[in-house]
Amino acid sequence: MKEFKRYLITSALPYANGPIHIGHLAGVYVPSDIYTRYLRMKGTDVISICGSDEHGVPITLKARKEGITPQEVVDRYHTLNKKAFEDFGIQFDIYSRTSNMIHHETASQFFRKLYDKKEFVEKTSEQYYDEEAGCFLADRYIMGTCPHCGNENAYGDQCEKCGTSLSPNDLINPHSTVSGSKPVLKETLHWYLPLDKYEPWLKKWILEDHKEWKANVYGQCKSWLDQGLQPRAVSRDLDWGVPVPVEGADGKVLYVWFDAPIGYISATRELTPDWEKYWKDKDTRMIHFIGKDNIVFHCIIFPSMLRAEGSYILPDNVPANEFLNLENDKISTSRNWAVWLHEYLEDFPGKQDVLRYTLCSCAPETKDNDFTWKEFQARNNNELVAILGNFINRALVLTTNYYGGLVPTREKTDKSDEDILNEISILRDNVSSSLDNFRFREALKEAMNLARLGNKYLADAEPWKLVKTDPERVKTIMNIALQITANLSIICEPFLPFSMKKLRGWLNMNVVRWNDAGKNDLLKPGHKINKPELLFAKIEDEDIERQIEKLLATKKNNELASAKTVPGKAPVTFDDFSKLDIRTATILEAEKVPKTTKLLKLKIDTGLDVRTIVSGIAEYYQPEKIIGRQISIIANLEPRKIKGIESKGMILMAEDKDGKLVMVQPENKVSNGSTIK
RNA sequence: GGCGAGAUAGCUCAGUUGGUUAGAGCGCAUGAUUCAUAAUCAUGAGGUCCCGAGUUCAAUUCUCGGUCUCGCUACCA
Repeated sequence: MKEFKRYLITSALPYANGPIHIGHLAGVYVPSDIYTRYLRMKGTDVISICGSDEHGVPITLKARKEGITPQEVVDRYHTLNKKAFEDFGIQFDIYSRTSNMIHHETASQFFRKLYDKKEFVEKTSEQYYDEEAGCFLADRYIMGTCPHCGNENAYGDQCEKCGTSLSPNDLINPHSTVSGSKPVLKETLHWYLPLDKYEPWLKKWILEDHKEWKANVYGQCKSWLDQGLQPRAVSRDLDWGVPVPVEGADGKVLYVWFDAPIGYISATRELTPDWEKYWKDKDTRMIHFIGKDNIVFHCIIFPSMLRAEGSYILPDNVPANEFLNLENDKISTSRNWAVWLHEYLEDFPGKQDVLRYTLCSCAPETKDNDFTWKEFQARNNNELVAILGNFINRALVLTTNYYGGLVPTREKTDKSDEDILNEISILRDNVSSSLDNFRFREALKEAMNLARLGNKYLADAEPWKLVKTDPERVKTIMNIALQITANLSIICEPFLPFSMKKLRGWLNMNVVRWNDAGKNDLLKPGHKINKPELLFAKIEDEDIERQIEKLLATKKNNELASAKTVPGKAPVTFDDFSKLDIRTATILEAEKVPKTTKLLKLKIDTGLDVRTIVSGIAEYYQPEKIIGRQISIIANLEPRKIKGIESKGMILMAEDKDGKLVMVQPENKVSNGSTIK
C-alpha cells in the first residue's frame, strides 16, 4: 500500500435536530475514534474532523413547530451533542458546525469556483410558491389532506400518519404552512451538478482503483453507477442555509447535501491555518467514517464535487458500517426508540468504556446488528470485569502483597516465559493489522486475548503456591505479569481510554506510544506502583431492568399513539356528499401490474360499464382470489394514469391501525351499480 | 418490480483461491483451582454452513433458480 505522510479522518456530521444515540456511535464515532487514537499513538500526523450539520428543511420545520428560530434549534443540539461526544471520550480535533461564518464562506467559495468553471448546469422548473408570503415552498411546507388515509395534516412529501410518500400535488386542499394560502406553481431557476458527466471517471476510480473497499460500500456504488447518474440540484428555495453566492439568487440557498460535506473542509480551516496540506496534498490519506445511508454522498457525490473543483484530494477509503438495531427493533428518533448518549452518560456515570466496548464488539461491520441491554451487561460482567479487570487486579494485588508495590526483578526465564513475552508483540501486530483494515471487532478481540493470555499464564505458573517454596521464581512470574499489564494499558488504550488511563495511573506509567507495546521491560525492577482499585464494576440486574423498563414504556406509548383513530374531518354539506358517485361493482379480472409491489390492475363491472381501476392492494390480496368479489367504488373520481395505465375510479378500502387494507363489501350480493348512500 | 448487502453453533461473528475431523468469543455442562470482583484454568456437548438444482472425483465455498432480513429505488388516488 502507498505510504502516506498524514491522515485526515472525517466522521459523518450528525444532523442537529436530535441527540446522538448508540446507532450513531456504533456505526461511526466509536470506530473513527478508535482508529484516530491508534494513529495518534503511532505518532502519525492525523486530524479528526467532525461537527454539526445544521441546515436543511427538517430543522426549519422543527423550529416552526416549537416556535423558535432554526438557529435556536441547532444551538440546542450542537451544544448537547458536542458535550456528549466530549464526555464520551470521542476526541475530535474540532467539532465545528455548518452555521459558522467560516463554513458559509468556505461553501460559498466552493460553489463560486464551480460556478465560474461552468461546472453547473442551470435549469428552470416549476415549484410551489406562496404568493402571500412571497416565497417558494419546500414540499414539507405544504400541508393538506392525505389522499391515502384522509389525514388532514399530511406533508407535501410524506404523510406521517400512514407513511405514504407524496408529492405536493397529491394533497387534497393543499395549503402553505407559512401563510395558509393555497400554493401556486411558479418557475424557479436552480443549479445542478451534472453527475452524469463524472460517471466515466467515477467508474474507473471506484470500480477499478478501489476494489479494496468494503463489499457493502463497493456494491452500493456499483449499483448507482450501473443505473446511471442524473444531474442533481445543488440549490433550493429556502431561507435557512448558505445563500447561493450569485447575483439574482435571492432566497436561494445551497442544498444541504452540497453544503454539509464541505463542512469537513470548513472545520479543518477553522482548526488550522495549515488546512490545505490535509486537503490538497496527495500524500494525505483521507478516510470517511459514515453509516450506510451516507454511502452515495461520500463515495459518489462529494468526490464528484471535489473532482469538479479540481484542487482537492479524494477519500482513499470509506469504511461505512451497516445499522444497529435496539432490542430487535429499528432505532428511530421519532419513535424515541434509542439509547441516547447524553442519557446513558447520566445513567451510567464513569462507564464510558463499557459502552465503547460493547458497541465496538457489536459494531455492524458487515450486516445490521442488534444491541440488547442483556448483552451489554454480559459483555461488562463476563469480559471487562472477569477477564480484563480481573487479570489486572490479580497482577497488581499480588505485587502489592508480595513486594509492597515494587516491581520485582526477572532473573531467569524459562521457555514458557519467553513464549508469553513473544506473544505480546504478536498480539500487538494482530491488533495493528486488524485496525489497519478497519476490522474493529477483530482488533478488540485480539486486544482482549492479551488479558486472556495473562490469566492463563498466572493459572499455569501458580505464583501463590510457589511463593512458599521458590520466591525467586515468583519474582520472575510477577515481573512478566506486570509487563503484560503494562502492555494492556497501551494496546487497549484506543478502545478503553478512560480505564487505561486509570490503569497507567496505578502503574505510574506515562508512556502511550503504540510502538512501545510489545516491549518486555515497560516496568523496570524497583519501579513503584500505586495501590490499585477495581477497574470495572459488575452491572447488576436492577440497572439493566431499569433500562429495559424504560424501553417498554416507550413501546407502550408508541402503541397508544398509533392506536388513536384518525381524527375526524371538517363537516361537509349534503350537497358535497352527493357529488360522490359511490356504487357497488364486481371484479371481473385482476392482475399484478408488472414491476410494482403494490399495484393490481382490475377490470370491474360497475353496472354502468366495464372499466379498469389500478389499486395499491397487491400486498393484501392475490389477484386470482378476488375475481368475482363484489366491492364498493367511487365511480366519478377523475381518471388518473398510474404506471402508464389509466385508472378510472377508486376502490373503497378500510385501513386498519397497522395499515392493512380490507375491502368494503355489501353484506349481501346486490346488483352491480347499486348506489351507496 | 429493479439493484446492492447479508443468511455458518443457543447468541455475536470468523473462515473456506473447491479437498479429509468447519473455527473463535460469550452462554451451557463437567472437572481443577482459590492470588483475584463466585473471578480464573482445563475438558466437553452443540452445526442440513438458508432451500433446490447444476458443474465436479469432490460444493458450505463456483453457477443458476428460489426463500427470508436490511438498505437504495420505482410504486400506492
